[in-house]
Amino acid sequence: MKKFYITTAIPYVNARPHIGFALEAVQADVLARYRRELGEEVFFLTGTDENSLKNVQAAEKEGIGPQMFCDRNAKIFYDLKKALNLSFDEFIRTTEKRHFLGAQKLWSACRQEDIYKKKYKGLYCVGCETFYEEKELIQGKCPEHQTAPEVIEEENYFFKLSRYQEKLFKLIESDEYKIIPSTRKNEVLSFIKMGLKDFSISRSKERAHGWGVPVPGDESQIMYVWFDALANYLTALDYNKEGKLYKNYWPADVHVIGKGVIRFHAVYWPAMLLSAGLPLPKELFVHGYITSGGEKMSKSLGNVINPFQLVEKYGADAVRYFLLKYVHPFEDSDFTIEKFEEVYNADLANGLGNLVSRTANLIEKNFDDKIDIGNDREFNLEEVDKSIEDYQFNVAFQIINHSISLLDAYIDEEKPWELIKKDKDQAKRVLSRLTDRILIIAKKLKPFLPQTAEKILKQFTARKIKKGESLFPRI
RNA sequence: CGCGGGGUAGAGCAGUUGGCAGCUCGGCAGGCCCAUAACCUGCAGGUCGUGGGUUCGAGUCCCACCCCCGCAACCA
Repeated sequence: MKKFYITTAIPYVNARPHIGFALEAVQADVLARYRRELGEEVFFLTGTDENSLKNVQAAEKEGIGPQMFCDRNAKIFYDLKKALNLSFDEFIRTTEKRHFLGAQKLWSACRQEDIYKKKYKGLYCVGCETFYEEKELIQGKCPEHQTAPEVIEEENYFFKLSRYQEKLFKLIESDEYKIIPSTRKNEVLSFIKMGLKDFSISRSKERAHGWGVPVPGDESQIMYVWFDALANYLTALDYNKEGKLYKNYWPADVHVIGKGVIRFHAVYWPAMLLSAGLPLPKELFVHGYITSGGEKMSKSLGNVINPFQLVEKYGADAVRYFLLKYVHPFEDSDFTIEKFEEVYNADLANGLGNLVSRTANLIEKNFDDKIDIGNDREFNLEEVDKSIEDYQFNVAFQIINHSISLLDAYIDEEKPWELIKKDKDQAKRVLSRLTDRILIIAKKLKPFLPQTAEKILKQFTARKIKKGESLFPRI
């Protein structure tokens, strides 16, 4: 059986999940559900990145321990599963033991010559607990704390990224490691062409507050968060034991990520894998960002969109619908509640919901016996599959919505409410055809709007078709 | 000379390989009355940021410029 391993990036837990991560999770979910429908053996992974110093700092502010802080916040991310009806098979947290062991194993598996010690000197702000580049400073001072950073020197491990420059270029250019869309691929290629520098992959235990994955064989050092975070794609498969999951699913078929973390996934990650002698993932799908009212979402602007609130008010499928149809799969898109409600009414209530409603009502009122489902060969929505495979979720819905509109026109043309009085057989044929096509639409909707698809399938395959409640009540 | 994205109807957006400019909302005029005041048909509205170029043909490819917005090596 063909396997399909798909992942999302793992978000930091120091902030609540926002609509942007919901987008990523839903996109990945559609791909996972689609593959399952095809009969493939799917493993869909998500999780949380918890070894960041930011978490330690955030925990301190709240006066609780970092582990407790992570436990509490990771749960909120896990709860997206229920809220958005996600179908992930596994949820990895990077504070788990299997992750520590796996990350250390990956470190040790890297070519010895690729990891070396070097003194690092930099401008360090004690308040932020982070290094700054000279040009990031404002008049020589930390932009956050308005204090002059200290020059500190520390010995860290470095990864010989420079060694992989040409190899990476070829792998990406040839699509052996395929980056989608092509604009992102070009971006990465031009970045690689500018020259890759070795990068630091550890920090002192002291500076990390002892939080994170210890470097194997050197207790004084903690792994750089990205080194361990990227390893999650392996460690969640029990890479440390090279267990069944690992053997079955690695390499990943698709990593779904946001544009902000592209370099780590397109450059660092494959280089680390090459160094460790492991197979590379096949595809990297990079989505855009969601702006809120034309601006970047930020706490200070107070325009962060909370997916839980949306789901509570409008339902999981309505949120999924917006993310898939009105967020461009590859580019930044804007979210406003006004637009959300507009498309909810136009497409879900007036479109899909109303079509289902009027059809079911005509059948319920006029036919007690079962409606035969015809064999409609002219009506197939095969282009929808192609769109999913190309990550064009918006196009998939263009096709589906168009078909809904055609069915509405078909009803108006045939006027089944009149036919029932004149020619009941013909009325039945019309409604049978409608039922048939609605069922085909519902099947195509399964990966996108799983709850709605299920409701429609149940409704129209029941012995007695009933109108029932509205799928999407108008707002 | 750092990298990238955008500028398409009143508003918001889509336009994959160059081939009669589309969608949603809004406006106008009809139709229908099965349906969630929903549905269907038609009309009005665009010099596709500006100026050049390639081509039988450019929103789409090339060059220059103007305006907006991200990123710049721990952002989904």
